[in-house]
Amino acid sequence: MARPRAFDETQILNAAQEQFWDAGYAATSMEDLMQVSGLGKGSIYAAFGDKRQLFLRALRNYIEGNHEQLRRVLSDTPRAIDALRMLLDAPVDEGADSGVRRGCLLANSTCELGNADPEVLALAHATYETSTELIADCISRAQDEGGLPAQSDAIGLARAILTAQQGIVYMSRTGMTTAALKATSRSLADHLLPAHSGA
Amino acid sequence: MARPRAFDETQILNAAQEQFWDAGYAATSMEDLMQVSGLGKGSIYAAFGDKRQLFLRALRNYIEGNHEQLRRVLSDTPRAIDALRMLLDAPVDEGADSGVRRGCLLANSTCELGNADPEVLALAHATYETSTELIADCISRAQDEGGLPAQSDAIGLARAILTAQQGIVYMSRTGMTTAALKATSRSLADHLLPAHSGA
DNA sequence: GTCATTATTGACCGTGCGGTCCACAATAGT
DNA sequence: ACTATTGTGGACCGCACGGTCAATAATGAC
Repeated sequence: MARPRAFDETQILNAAQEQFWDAGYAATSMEDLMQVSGLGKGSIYAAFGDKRQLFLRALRNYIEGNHEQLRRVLSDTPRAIDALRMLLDAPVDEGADSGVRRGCLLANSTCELGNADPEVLALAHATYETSTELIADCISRAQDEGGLPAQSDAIGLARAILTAQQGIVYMSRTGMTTAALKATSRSLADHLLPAHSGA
Repeated sequence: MARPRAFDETQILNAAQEQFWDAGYAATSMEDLMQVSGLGKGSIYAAFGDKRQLFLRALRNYIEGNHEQLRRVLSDTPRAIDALRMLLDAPVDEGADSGVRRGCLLANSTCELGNADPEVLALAHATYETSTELIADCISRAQDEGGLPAQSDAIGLARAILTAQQGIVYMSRTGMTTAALKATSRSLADHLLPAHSGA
C-alpha cells in the first residue's frame, strides 16, 4: 500500500554501531552516519528519530550481540573453567591483527556519556548485572565440575572476573603490546581461577 | 615592562582539568572553559594556544599529580603489601560520598580520543609504563619484606594489579554500589596479593 | 491507470562551535 | 608623564553541526 523500505534496519544499525565504535558518539557526525549507512539524512531521521536515538539503538544492538556471544561461550564450552578463562583472554585477540584496538563500545560510551546521559548509564549498569549473573552461573557450573573450589562466592568472583576483563579491555587500548597483554590476562586468570587446565 | 598576568597558570590548568574530567573533551566547550577559569576567550588562546593544547596540558598536569600521589603512597606506606592493596581500594573511595563517579581523566581521555589522537595514546602508554615500574618496585619491596612470595615476576604482577585497578575504576562508573565495588576490590586484592594483613 | 501512502533525497535552516582580532588596560623603564 | 609592551575581554567570523522540509519516487489497493 506504500513504498517499501529500501534498506535493512539491522544492517544500518550495524553500520552505525561500527562508526560509533570507531569514533565515539560526539566525534561521529550525521555526515559520517550517512556515509556508512548509504542513506540520506532524511531517511535516517525518519527511521530512527535523531542521532542520540540511533546511537542508543546501535548500542542496544551491540549489547544484545555481546550477550548472545557471552551466553554461547559460557554454555558451549565443555569445561566451565575454560570458558571463564576465555573471558579474560578474549579482549586480547580482539583486533590484535588489524592493529585497531577500539575496546568495547559499551565501555567507551559509558566513559564518554555515562555522566551526562542517564540512559547510557542505566544500560551499562543493567548489562553488567546480567553479565555478572551469567558468569556466576558458569562459576557454579565450574564448581560442580570440580574445576573451582566450591566454597567461594560465585557472584563475588563473577564481579572480580568481569572487572578484570574490563581492565584488560581498557589496557588493550593503551598501546600495550599483545604479548604483555596476553601475559597479563593469563596472570589474572591464574590468580582468579587457581585451578587451570594444562599447558 | 609589560602588563603582568592576572591569573595563575596552574590554577587555570586545574580548573580546566576538572571541567574536562567532568564532561570529557568534546562535550567541553570554550564557553565552559571560560566560565570555570574566569578568563576571557582571548586570554586562554594567548596563554595556551587552542582547546586541544589546553586539554593536553591539563591532562599532563593530571598525570603528574597522579604519579606524585602514587609515588607517595608506594613509598610512604610502611608495609609495601599494604600499599599495593591500597592501589585497588583507592578508586572505590574516590567520589563515593559526592556520588559523582567520574573515573580517571586519563582513562576517559584515552577511551574518547585514543583512536584519533596519537599524542593522547602516547601519553597513556607512557603513563602506564611508568606506573607499572613504580608498582613493580613496590612489589620487590614487598617481596623483600616477606609480604609476597619472592618467586613471582614483579613486572607481570604489577601489570595485573594495574589492569585490575583500571577495571575497578571503570566499574565504579557503571552504577555499581559502593558495597559491591568494595567487595570486588577486596576480592581482587585477595586473589592477586595472597598474603594479606589482618581483618 | 489512479490514488493513497510511505520512503527517499538533498537543499535548506538556525545555532553553537572553535578560533581571530582589535580596542583597551595595566605594568616597567626612562 | 610618556612610551613600549604585554595581558585582557568581548565582539565578531566562518563553518560544520544536528535537524527540518518539500518535492519526488515507489509501491499496493481498487
